[in-house]
Amino acid sequence: MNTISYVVLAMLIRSPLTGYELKRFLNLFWEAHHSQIYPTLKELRKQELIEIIDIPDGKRKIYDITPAGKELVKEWVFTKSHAPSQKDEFLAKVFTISALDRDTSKFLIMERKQYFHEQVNDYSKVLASLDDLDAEERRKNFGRELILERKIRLSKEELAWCDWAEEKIEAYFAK
Amino acid sequence: MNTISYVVLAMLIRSPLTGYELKRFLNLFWEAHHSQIYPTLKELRKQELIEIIDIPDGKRKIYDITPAGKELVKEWVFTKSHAPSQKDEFLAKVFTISALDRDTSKFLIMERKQYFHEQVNDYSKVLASLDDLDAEERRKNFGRELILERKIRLSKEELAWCDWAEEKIEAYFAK
DNA sequence: AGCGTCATGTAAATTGTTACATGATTTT
DNA sequence: AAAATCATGTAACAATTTACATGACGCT
Repeated sequence: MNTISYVVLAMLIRSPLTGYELKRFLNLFWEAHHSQIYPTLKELRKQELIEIIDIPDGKRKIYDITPAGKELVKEWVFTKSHAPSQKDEFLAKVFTISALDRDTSKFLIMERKQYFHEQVNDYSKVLASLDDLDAEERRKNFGRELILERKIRLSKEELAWCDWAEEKIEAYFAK
Repeated sequence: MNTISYVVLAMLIRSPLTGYELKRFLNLFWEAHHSQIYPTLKELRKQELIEIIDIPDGKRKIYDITPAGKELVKEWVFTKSHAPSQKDEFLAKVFTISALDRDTSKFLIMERKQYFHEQVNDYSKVLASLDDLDAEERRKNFGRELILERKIRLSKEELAWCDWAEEKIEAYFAK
């Protein structure tokens, strides 16, 4: 059991999902391609931690977590989490700003802003859509709601940093 | 040339560094172990994008970027950056909160707060230490300063989210 | 004397990405 | 009619981590 296995397992706590849907949920905080998800699901099924509860149209397989899977998740929750890991190419570029010019630096920040504006828009829509759910569904989505709110807050903070950085850059190249 | 190679190259724009120091700079925004850094440095040297300018005590090798390396960095800056990637095990655990109890949920958040408190403390000290540098050194560290400020801001936002989440969790389990 | 940090490197094992494959359904 | 999205899966390749190896230096 590696970390991705636990993460996949955790996604099925909220409700049964297809591999495709599961990937979308998990991509909120964990980067993984479908070519990693499907073999992981296969393996988890082999270990009887998840099961296929339906194949509605011959292709889509709906997975659900088994009681054994739920047990494992509850144990995993108490293990020390790995520190969040990040890889951010943009920041490596920012590191080189003292060797760049004003326009290149501002171009970098502009692109960054665009990216996080989209993030805020996209995830705000998803979060807003939770309001349409009935009380029970809403309750099931509580963890997801917390994570979505975090994503939006952090994206807004990234935007705030961009604004601050723009001014700093302006001052840096003015001198 | 993969992304880690560019990231390593970028670190040497500010000043010459040993592999060990370089890793510490880069870990601000890019997770990589020393077992990945040293072979990368070896390969970049083979391609004459970096060079060893000193071995002060027989073991530490001080690397500097070559003019060819600088050229490459300047080209790379204009390429479209990969979206920042993250892997955050804690958030997978938060996803399962609807299947946990109040105390377990609050314990998770508490641990998270501890982590980001440390981050804020550690990086604030590093940022503050930049004040002691002379004007020229300060200028060279401009990119680093921007990145440190971002790290601190985002860590504080993580803490703010934790506070918000704690209240939400309280309300969730009160019902 | 033991621990933590500094410091560099390689090899084996694991993880993750890109490319290959296929096909339905929906939107423009 | 073409493009995008939904949908699943495998194979080859590349990146990354863990373990193996070694040793200095400063602190308690």
